[in-house]
Amino acid sequence: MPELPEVEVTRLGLLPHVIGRRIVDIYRSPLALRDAVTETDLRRNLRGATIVALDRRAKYLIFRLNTGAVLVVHLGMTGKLSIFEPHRSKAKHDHFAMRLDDDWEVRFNDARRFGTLLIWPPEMSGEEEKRFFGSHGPEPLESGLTGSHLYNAAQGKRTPVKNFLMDGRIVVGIGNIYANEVLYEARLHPAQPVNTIGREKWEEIVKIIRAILAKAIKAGGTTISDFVNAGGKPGYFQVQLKVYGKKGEQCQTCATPIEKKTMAGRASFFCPRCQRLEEKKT
DNA sequence: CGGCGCACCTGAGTGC
DNA sequence: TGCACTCAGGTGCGCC
Repeated sequence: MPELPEVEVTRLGLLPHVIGRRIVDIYRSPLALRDAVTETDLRRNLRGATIVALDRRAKYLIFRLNTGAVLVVHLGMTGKLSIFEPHRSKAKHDHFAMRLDDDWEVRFNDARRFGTLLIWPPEMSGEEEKRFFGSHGPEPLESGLTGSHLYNAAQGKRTPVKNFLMDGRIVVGIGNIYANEVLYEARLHPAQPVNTIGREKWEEIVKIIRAILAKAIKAGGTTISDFVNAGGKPGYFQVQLKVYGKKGEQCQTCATPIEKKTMAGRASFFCPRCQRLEEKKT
């Protein structure tokens, strides 16, 4: 479910409930997630520790503890991380929970179990974090993402622009939905080879990425007041999507029916008239 | 090394 | 109502 804006909204929703709180106990279901972290490791590193910060890098949520230990949560495709008032009964697919010293609970619910939990103990958390995020590209909403960065990374490659934008080594946080939306706004065909795209076009792409993600976060922000007990479902639905999932519907610019094509195993939606493959894109 | 296909899972939706 | 089948927004691995 979550792309970067949903993860960021989750972070903002949790923040006021967890900072300064001590973790009293944890729960872990017996079912495997995409990791091999044991319940013992989780308990050993989390119980009794106080949450001092909650950060985000790419689509990972990073809980920093006063002991120096770090808990990393990735929501996968169906994961939700949310805060519950005391003594709420567990739901189906709750796989991890932290009870805080005010008896509120942070819960991780993930039907498809594509989510990830990582624990980095105090003595190695700095190194592990560096190693883990070392190959990740810049954050789309920070200064590291520039037109030049994308232009330089694209030289010598004929990768389709959609795959390129979804490649976390190039830039993090752009999933399938927003890749489709960005390319529509940029009037680029998803299969346009990246080495045919000029510097100015990359500058424009960066502006579009920022605008779309920021808008989605803002839309999600309006739902934060409903965040408690809401299963961590941020305001994803409020974002006006223009092409994603719109196969057969009229393009909002030219009324041509939106097409759907599978690229690198992922659904791609585009307007065949507004988003033409071309020799050069400047 | 780059790029692709696939595997990891459950649930929702569709067509018969 | 049920069954078979397809598809889903992420990521990392193995293989070419």
